[in-house]
Amino acid sequence: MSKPLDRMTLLETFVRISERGSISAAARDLQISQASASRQLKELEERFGTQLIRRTTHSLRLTAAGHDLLGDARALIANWETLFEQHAGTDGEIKGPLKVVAPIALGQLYLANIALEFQIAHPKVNLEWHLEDNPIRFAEEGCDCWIRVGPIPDDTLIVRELGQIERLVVASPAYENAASMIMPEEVSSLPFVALAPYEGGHIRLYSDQGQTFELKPGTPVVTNNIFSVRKAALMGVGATILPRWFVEDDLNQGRLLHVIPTWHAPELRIRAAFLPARHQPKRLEAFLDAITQGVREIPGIKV
Amino acid sequence: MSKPLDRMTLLETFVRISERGSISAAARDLQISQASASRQLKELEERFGTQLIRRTTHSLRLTAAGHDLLGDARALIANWETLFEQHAGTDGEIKGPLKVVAPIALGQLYLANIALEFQIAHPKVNLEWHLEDNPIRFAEEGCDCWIRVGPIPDDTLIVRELGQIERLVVASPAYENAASMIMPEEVSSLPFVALAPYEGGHIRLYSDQGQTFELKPGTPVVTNNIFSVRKAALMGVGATILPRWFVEDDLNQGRLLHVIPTWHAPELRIRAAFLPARHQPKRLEAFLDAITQGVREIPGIKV
DNA sequence: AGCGGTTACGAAAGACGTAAGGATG
DNA sequence: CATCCTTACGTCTTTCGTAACCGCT
Repeated sequence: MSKPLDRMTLLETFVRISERGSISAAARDLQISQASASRQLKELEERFGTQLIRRTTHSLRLTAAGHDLLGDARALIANWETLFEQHAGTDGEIKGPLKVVAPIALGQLYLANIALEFQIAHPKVNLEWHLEDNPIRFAEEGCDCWIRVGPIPDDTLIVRELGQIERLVVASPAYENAASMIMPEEVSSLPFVALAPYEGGHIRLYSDQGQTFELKPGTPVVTNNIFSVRKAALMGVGATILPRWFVEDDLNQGRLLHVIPTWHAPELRIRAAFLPARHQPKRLEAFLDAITQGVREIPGIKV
Repeated sequence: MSKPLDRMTLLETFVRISERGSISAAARDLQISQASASRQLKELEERFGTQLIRRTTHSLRLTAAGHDLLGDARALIANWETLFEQHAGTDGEIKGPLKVVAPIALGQLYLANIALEFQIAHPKVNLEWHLEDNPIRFAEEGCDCWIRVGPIPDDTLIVRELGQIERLVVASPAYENAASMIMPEEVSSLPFVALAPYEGGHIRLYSDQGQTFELKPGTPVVTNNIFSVRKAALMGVGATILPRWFVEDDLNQGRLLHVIPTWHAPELRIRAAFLPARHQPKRLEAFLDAITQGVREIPGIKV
């Protein structure tokens, strides 16, 4: 007499269709006939009174409304799954898919270890490990956890502070006078390699005693790739600012010099973000614990 | 071959049964046969593999599992409703039920105006206005917005700061020397009336210049009721600390004196709390706007 | 006895898959 | 013309209400 057809299922089908870009592919995934998938999408559109996906016979495209819905639908489905995990008399086992997005360099060099050890400790977790420095569309992409250095430009997310990243002024030992530098003014004489998102025209430095100094170096090279910054520094293109975790080895091996060691650039904040909800899935809680713990062991990251 | 019966409906029925304490009453509410309601509850229990409600033929009682589920179920249902409101091609009208819990005294004297004007401005909103000073079980009670002075002891909620409540030392003009008091030491000579949750054995006072003073008065009366504190102060039982909004009239009318006016007790924080979610219902967004705005107009509340 | 919850049964509604039809690259 | 979405149709599942049954107060 009213409206059967599970609402949550309707959303799940819609999400699957959106991400596969095809009704038939989604139907195959969901083990239903392609006619069923088509009908479910239609039904959802009727209930919302809006077209969600524009079909052009051989290609699908989300409408604006569909686009908007996608993130919310994913979040709601995740909420249901968490609720079910929490209340269905399960054995509290940690399992299921977990999509994590992390910064590229830190992800490669340090976080991957943490994440992979986590996966080994919880073999039933299906880890999807994406490295990406740029902002993402968290909910739309079906992400579970986003680790980022710098701001989280999405106010629909919950943000957890993980630590502060110490950053040093470094330069190639080829700069013979660099080793003896003590005051930031002296650094101004060196050419500078800038990492695009963090350093603009001027760079503020802080001393251990809390003094500040505005550095306005020439920047012959600007790049958004931290590996290139390091390479440039190693090759002696100029001085630069890099996180301690990234240059710790270079400093120990003498490939780079820590210039004006009593001064440093502002710390960057590393954070984890995830969807707002009353409870997070167990696998996410566990992963956040592992990351929070693991980050403490990275050189130059303080809580 | 599959399992229809809308999951969300199952939860809705469960919540309705829980709050009515009766399957037949819930069935009436939901316009389904009582047999249906009974079956749906059974179905939900089977899916979760747990008994949620213990039936003793003539009375229902939530099991522990049922109790736990109730809050989460309510939150999930609210999420669905918000999603539907946002994406169903509605006209963006502000309507629907809105349950607000607010502190008793502030709620009576100031917030009621704000809330009632809000309701008049949005007649389709069904406002449920509860005044309660003690902590509540937010989600279990089906609350939408909790306004509280002091901490929000529920870390599953999102908290928004609304302002700081200025508090003054006041006393009856019957204390003839009170009017001339300037330094907190002098106040120690007066008996003190304490408001239970906020003032313990000692009270820290701050001067406008940032000095602090630890007041350790005798407290012949301790009460948890702010109206009684005021009454006691008016009757000359002793000095006390009260929020400016509560005594503004008394001060203007000369019924109370503002003692040592360059000193004050620590501000209390007033906050609004609500369920975590990607989006809040329009009626809640609008209500929060109204409250945030309205609170600014209350004497002695600063952002 | 009366009220409330559960279970059985027949009827009605709805969702599924198959298959045919239509549009596009 | 091959692919993919939509629609029509017949079947089967599922859910509903009615009603009988059972247990408390």
